[in-house]
Amino acid sequence: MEKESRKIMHGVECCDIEEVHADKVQMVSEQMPPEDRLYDLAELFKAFGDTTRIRILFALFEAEICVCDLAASLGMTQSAISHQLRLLKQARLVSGRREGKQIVYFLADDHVRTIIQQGMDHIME
Amino acid sequence: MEKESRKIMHGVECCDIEEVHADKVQMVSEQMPPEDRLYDLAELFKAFGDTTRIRILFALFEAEICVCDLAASLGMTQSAISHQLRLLKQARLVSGRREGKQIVYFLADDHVRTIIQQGMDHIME
DNA sequence: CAAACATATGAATAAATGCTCATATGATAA
DNA sequence: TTATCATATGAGCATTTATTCATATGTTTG
Repeated sequence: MEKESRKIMHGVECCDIEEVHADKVQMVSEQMPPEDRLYDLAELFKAFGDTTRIRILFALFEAEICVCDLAASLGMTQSAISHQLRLLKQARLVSGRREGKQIVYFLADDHVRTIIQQGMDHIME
Repeated sequence: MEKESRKIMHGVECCDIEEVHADKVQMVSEQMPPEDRLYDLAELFKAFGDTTRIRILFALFEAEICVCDLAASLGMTQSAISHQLRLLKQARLVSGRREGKQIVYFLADDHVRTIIQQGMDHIME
């Protein structure tokens, strides 16, 4: 996922109506959340922005599942699943606990279901 | 944003417990939404997965704004904003209407606010 | 009409991403 | 302990992505 350290934007050359709509420009910058919050938000949604990760999350809607069964369920390699689980853990969307030889993954909290449900509502119009 | 036409996965070599947890594997595939729905969902969340687009959405929380004012507000070029607006339109998160020389953008519906609010709740723990 | 303005878009580029392969880590079983 | 199993991870590659620059489209004004 993007590291988002893109070089700071320059060249704010634009049309001449800045003064006309200065009120809006002002209001926007007043209400804009701080940079690190915006960054965290974007990172969170990036975690949902891939079909493999979405499938993993749907799988975990049903049950707690080990890496190996996830790989089998989704028809992908253990390595691919494991890499994606790392990203989902970083976004705190899933957690895992060891059970003997295996590590069982589960949804970290209820926001995951809510966000996906809202997304579903949106694409279903 | 990813075209997501990645070659179909192969090599389902995995551990030997597939049979052990066959019930889970089965349940997962029964409940998994169809491929095109998963794709649309991932594409939707990708649209939220970039700080520039998140900033545009926050800006539009406050008011309907033309491209030029958006560029001024965010300190970015008109071109960069316009490219991102195209993606947001494709995801049906924003719409625009012409008003004289300008095109004024606004949030397409209320899911946008809800989804971002849920995301905020999640990162705020 | 032409000139000026606001927005859109194509090409190019640097950076990020997802998968594969090989290998490492860490737990259990013999 | 050593062997085996389940998971994690680093490197490499092909693809995707966000921005810039230059230019095109479309509207209004003179």
